[in-house]
Amino acid sequence: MAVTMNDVARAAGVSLKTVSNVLNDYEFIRPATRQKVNEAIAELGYEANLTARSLRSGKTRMLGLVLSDLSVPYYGELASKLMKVASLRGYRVLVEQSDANVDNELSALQGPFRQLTDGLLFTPLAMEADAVASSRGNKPVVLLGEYILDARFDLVTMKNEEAARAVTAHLLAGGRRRVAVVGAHPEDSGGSAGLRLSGYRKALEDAGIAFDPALMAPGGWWRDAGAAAVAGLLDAGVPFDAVFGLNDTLALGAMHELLIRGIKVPQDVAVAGFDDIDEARFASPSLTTVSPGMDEIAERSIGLLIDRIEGLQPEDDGVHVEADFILKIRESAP
Amino acid sequence: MAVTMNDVARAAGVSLKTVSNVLNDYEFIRPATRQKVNEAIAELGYEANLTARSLRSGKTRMLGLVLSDLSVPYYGELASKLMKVASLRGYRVLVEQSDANVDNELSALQGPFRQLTDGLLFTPLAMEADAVASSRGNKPVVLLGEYILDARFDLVTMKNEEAARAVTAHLLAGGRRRVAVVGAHPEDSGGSAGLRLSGYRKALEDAGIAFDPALMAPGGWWRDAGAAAVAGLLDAGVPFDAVFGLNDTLALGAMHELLIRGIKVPQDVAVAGFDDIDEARFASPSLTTVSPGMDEIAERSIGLLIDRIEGLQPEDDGVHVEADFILKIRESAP
DNA sequence: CTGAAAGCGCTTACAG
DNA sequence: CTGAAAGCGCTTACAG
Repeated sequence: MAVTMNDVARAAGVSLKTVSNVLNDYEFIRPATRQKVNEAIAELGYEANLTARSLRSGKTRMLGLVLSDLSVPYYGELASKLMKVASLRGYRVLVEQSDANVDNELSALQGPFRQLTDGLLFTPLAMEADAVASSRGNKPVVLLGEYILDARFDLVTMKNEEAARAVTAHLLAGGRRRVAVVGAHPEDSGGSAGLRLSGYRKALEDAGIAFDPALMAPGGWWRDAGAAAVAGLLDAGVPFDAVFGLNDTLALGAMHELLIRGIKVPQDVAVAGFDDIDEARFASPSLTTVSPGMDEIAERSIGLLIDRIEGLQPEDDGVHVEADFILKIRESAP
Repeated sequence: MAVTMNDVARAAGVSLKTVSNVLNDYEFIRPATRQKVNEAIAELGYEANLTARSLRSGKTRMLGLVLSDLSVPYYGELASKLMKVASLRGYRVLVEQSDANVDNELSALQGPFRQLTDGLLFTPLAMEADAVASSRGNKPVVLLGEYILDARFDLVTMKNEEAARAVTAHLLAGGRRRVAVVGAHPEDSGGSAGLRLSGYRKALEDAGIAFDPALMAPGGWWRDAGAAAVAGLLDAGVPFDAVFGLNDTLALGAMHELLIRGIKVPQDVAVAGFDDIDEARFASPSLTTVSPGMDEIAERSIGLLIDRIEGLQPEDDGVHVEADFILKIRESAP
C-alpha cells in the first residue's frame, strides 16, 4: 500500500490535521512542527493522493481544453503552449477533440469531461452562442477564438482585422499596388476569414486604392488552395504584384506556385501570410507574416480561467481580451 | 449538490449496492430491478462521480502519454490518433510534454502524473533503458519508438529499416542509379536515422549498386536542411537522379530547392520521403513516401496498454510490435 | 439476486 | 497553533 497522511502523522507524532496544514502551506505552524512533519514526509517518501484530495475538495487542478483536432498544426502549437503556461500555475491540461462537431462540443461542455476539470478553455467551432450559454454549466468557461463575441462570455482572441490591415499596409508601403487576396469569400464576415478580409480592404482604403474583386481568390485554407488561386489568377491574365494569403499555409502554397512558374519572390511578386507557423520561418524565401500573439493568448486565457476558478476575478460581465500582434517582416516581402 | 447514488437508490426503492450493480453491468440483476434503477437515474439526471469511483477502485480510466512536444507535427498527429483509439475503449489520454529532457521524462515516470493514469505510453527520447526500467513503477508502461529495444519492455514501433529499403528500391526500380540520401550521418546506428540509412544501403546492395558516400548529405531533420543538402550537392557538382529524404520535411525542402533551380521533379530528379505527414499529400508535385503505419501503431499500443491494465495480457516478457508500412507512390517518384 | 457495513485518503468545519 | 470527528461518493468483500 502507498504511504498515507496517517502514516506521516504517526511518524511525526502529530495529528492528521497538522500534516494537512503543512501540506497546504497553512500560515500558523510552529517551525519545529513543520520540520518534524517534513522530515517524516521525506523519510517515508509520502506523496499526496490526488484523487482523495479531489474528492474531498471538489477541485481537480485540471483545465479542460476543447479544440477540433491536435493534428491541425495551429492547435498542436496552441495546446503545447497552454500546457506549459498552465503548468507554471500548478494546473494540468486535459484535451478533448471535438472534430468541429456540434454533438462532440456539447458533450465536452456537459458530459463527464466537466467533472474531471475545474474549468474549460473552449474553441467554439460548431455551436451557436445561445447553445453554449445554456449548456456551459456552473464552472468557468473561457472561449478561445473569434466566432462568438458576446458579453456573457469570457473571450480571448487575436486582432484579426487590425493585423490583416497592418500586413496589407506593409505590402502597399513597399510600393505594391495590386495585392491579390487568397482564401476569402466576399460574403465572409464574422469569422477569421471575414475579419482578415475586412482588414485588407481597410488598408486599401487607407492608401486610396480601389478594391478590385478580380484580385480576390476564394478557396479553402490549405496549401493546394493557395497554389490553385495563384494559378487561376495567372492563367486568367489578372495582373498583380503581391499576394496576401489569409493564413500562412495559403501563402506558402501561393509562393510555391509562383516560384515553379519562374516568377521571382519578392522581386516580381511579394507574398505575405498570417499566423506565423513554424513553417513560415523555414520557407525559402522566408515568409513575411503576422504573428497573432499566441504566447499572449495562452497566458491571458490560462490566467483568466484560473482567476475565475480561484475566485480572483470579480463576477462581472465577460472579460474580452485581444492579443497584440507582431508584424514579422521576412524575405518574401521585405 | 449533485445527485448521488444514494438519491437514486432511494428513488428506486433499492439499496446502494443494487444501483452500483446496475451501473457496473453486473450480470445477475432482475430485469425489473434494472429498469426501476435506470428510470430513477434518468429521472434524477444522475451522473456517476468519477473521482469517487477512482478513489475507491484505484483506477482512473486515463492513459498517460509522454512525448516531447505537441507542436511537433508528427506528435500532434500521433496524439490525436491515440486519443481517438483510446476513447473507443472508454479511456481518456492525458498528455505530458517532456521536451526530450531527462528530468522531465523521469518525473513523468515517477511523479504525480502516474497517480492520475492507469498506464503510460512513453516515448523515451532522453532516458537510457536501465533508468526507465528502474523507475517505471508498478503500473504498465508501453514504449513508443525505436530507441530502446529490450526484452524487459513492451514496445510498439515502425519498420524503419524495411520501409526505407522499400522506398529506395522503388526509386531504383524506376531506373534511378544515383540516389542522394539526405539527413543521415555515417555514424548513426540505432535511432530512426541509422535504421533508415541502413535500409537505404541494403536496397542499393540488393540492386548491386555501390554505396557512394558523396551522395550522403547529413543535417538536421528540417525543411531548410533538405534544401541546403540539395544546394550543396548541386554546387559541388555531384551528379544524382533521385533524392531520398529520411523524413518528409527534409524531402520537401529538397524538392523545393530543386524546383526553384529549374530542375524538374520527377523528370530530372525523383524525390521520396518518409512519414507520410499531411503536407506530403498536398505538396506539388505530391510526395512519394512511406507511411509508417501510424494507425496501426496507435491501435496496437493502446490495445496492448489497456490489456496490461485490465490484466488481459499474460505477464510474460515484453511484447514487441512493428507496424506494417505502406509505400505511397505519388507524383514526385511515380 | 440484493442488503448493510466498511473504507479508499484526503479536507473541512468545529473546538479548544 | 493543534486535535478529534465527520464526510466527499463511490466500490468491495461479506452475508444471506
